[in-house]
Amino acid sequence: MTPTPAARIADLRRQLEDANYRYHVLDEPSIPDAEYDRLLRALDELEAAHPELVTADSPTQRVGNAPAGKFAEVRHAIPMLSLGNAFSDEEVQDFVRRIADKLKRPALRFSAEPKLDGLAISLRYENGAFVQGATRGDGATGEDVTLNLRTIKAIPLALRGTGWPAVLEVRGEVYMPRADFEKYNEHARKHGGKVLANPRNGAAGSLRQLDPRITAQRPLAFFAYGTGLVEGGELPDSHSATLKQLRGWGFPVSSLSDVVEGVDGLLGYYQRIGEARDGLPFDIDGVVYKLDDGEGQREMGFVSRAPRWAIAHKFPAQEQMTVLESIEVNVGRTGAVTPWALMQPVHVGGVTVTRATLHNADQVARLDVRNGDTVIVRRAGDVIPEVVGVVPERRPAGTVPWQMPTQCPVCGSEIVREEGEAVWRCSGELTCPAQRKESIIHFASRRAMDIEGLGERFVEDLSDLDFVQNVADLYKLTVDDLLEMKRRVDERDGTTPLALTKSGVKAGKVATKWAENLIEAIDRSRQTTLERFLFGLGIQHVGESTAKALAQWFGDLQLIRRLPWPLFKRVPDIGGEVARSLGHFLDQPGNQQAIDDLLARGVVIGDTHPPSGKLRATLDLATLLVDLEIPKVTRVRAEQLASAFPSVQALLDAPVHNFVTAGLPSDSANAFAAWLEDEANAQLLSRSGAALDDLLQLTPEEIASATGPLDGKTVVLTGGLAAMSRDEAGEKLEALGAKVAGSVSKKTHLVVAGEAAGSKLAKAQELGIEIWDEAQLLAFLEKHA
DNA sequence: GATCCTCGAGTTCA
DNA sequence: CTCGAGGATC
Repeated sequence: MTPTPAARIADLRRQLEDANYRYHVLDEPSIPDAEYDRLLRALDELEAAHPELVTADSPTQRVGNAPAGKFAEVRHAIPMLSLGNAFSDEEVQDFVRRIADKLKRPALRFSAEPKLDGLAISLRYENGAFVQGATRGDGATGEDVTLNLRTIKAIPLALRGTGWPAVLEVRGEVYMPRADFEKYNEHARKHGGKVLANPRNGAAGSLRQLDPRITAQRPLAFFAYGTGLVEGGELPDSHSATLKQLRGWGFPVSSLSDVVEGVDGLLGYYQRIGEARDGLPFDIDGVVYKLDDGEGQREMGFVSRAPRWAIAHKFPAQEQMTVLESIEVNVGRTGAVTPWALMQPVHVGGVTVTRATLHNADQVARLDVRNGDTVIVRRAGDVIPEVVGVVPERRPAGTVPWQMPTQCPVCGSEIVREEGEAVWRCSGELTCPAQRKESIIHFASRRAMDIEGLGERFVEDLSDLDFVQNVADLYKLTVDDLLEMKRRVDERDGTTPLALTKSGVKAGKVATKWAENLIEAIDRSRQTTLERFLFGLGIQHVGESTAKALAQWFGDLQLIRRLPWPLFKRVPDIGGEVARSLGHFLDQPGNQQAIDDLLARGVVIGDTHPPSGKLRATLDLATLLVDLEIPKVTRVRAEQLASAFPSVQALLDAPVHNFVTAGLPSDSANAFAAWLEDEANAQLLSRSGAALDDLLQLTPEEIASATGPLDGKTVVLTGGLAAMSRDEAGEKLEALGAKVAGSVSKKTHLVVAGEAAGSKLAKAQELGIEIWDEAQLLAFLEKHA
């Protein structure tokens, strides 16, 4: 008797799932790939003939074919935590000691496993069926990538065995095995497909494909390493037993997982895995230790967003050797000429590196790197490549030490160095195209005017083709200008313009949309704040925080524009150098013209307000005289002068001997008189006096800004927050009166530590500073909203 | 004048 | 993230 179609379908499915399980979970392939494909085709044909028998968990149903518009957000029922990091044996010892102290148990068992360099995900099973999968996202909310995850054969669509909870969330890592990654790229190179940068990015990029059919072609794999929500059932009360159970239910679990005891066990494991690292079929960046028993885990609990019972022990930053082809230089926004190394491509920590900064001429001299040297490259903080040193034995004969060029490679102006400074600068200022370009990029950047879509590449073209000479020109641009620019860029590069490859009106329309969007983004940026505007101007020494202070103290661009530089020193943290730099900028007619142009072309500063009340308190003649930095006129002398003369005008009119009668010793009096003889100084004093009077005229309607619960407190934010960005949190804290600083010192009153907080948190602990986790911060903000 | 904090500026790759 | 240097403080 022939079996019914339903029975044959069930049989094929069982065979296929079994083959999957043996291949991915047990790592013991049971049937050849060709046989697997044959069974799958047979099943597909049967199901096509009997559509009523198709179920969601059938092996044929892994690849959906309805590309979704975008990913939905998924809120994790239990947040996906991150782990604390250890980089040294000492830190591992500390970790173990903390647990031993708290649990009062000498012998501790740990579950240890390799830390895969992939993408963390969460899989949700209801009644044994895979229903949803999400990326980690920020830990609290991820993206729904269910359709893509279904295409990964290592992820079971239905749980095997019995006894699983009604709801089970499994956490693990999606990764791309090295060999498959190589094979995939080889194929892609031959057939003109997309070549992936490295396995990690390959895995991340594949999961974020909107079309699951593309994901299905990527060689992705999966390892489970933990669980999230569990309802209607129970898991074993130790990590190692849980992993074993997950394996039984059909999840691949790393066979390198092990249970070890005490610090020695952990360090031994670290060593073993470190030695095996290069031979492993996948990339890892360390190992993870977890306290094995559930009771101990619960007792240890969590610190901010990481468990106190687990830690990631990272391998040291990878170093590689390569050959330095040449030392080139870059010209920055301020004219700073920085050397960088152009090297033969080398793989370091997962990416191919060809360039690395050399910081400045002193650094090059310290390292004595020369063209043709074999150098050692490291990725500092696992991101930015740096040259750590040279291999002297490999130096070719006849090399000479590198020297800073004498002329700017872009504009030909002389490159000069200020006495005692480390940086060399191109003296071309705004005549140098490189400086102009960089200043426009800065102006458009997110933290300044935030012109969306106006990135480096664009500004480069706009600037090279002379569509934009300065920041004000951005607000003259039209859609037609942009299209014309694009046309000329295409012509220059010999690329075929998109509009010509397709015929008809439609293609033309598609090709103008970007220009319209960009013009719109430029338009949106017209509405801005004083802080952003000042920062955007790119004045030397005026960064974000100085711009913010200036905005708060003076409140009005027009006021700032006409103040002489000594008055800027009234603002806390602004001294002579910064004040002079700002004054110098405002003294340039070209800069004032550019500001006028910006305002004339519709830039609106929305938050103009009267000067801060704190400013008034510091406005007196004596302070002004000190701020003018007159030789031999100290605080004491300035006060004598201020009490003897009613006004600046009186000072200007007075003969020298009047300074003496005011009580000044003759050398001070003479120095002051000599200083005044310089017309520029006399004018500066006169202008400053007028500005002082001007400010004192202001009605005292503006008192020091309202007080908040954090008035006078210095707060430092570190690590990532789930509910908001660090910037947002900073703004909220500032609104409550706090000063938000960037680094921890003994002046810090409070540190807010988010997830994966690093050295700053450690320093805060060391200094005994109050530390909040995100929950405490949120509660506080809530209370004082 | 020395010392300690902070801020500014530049940086890589996808 | 890192270096250098400006500002505040003693």
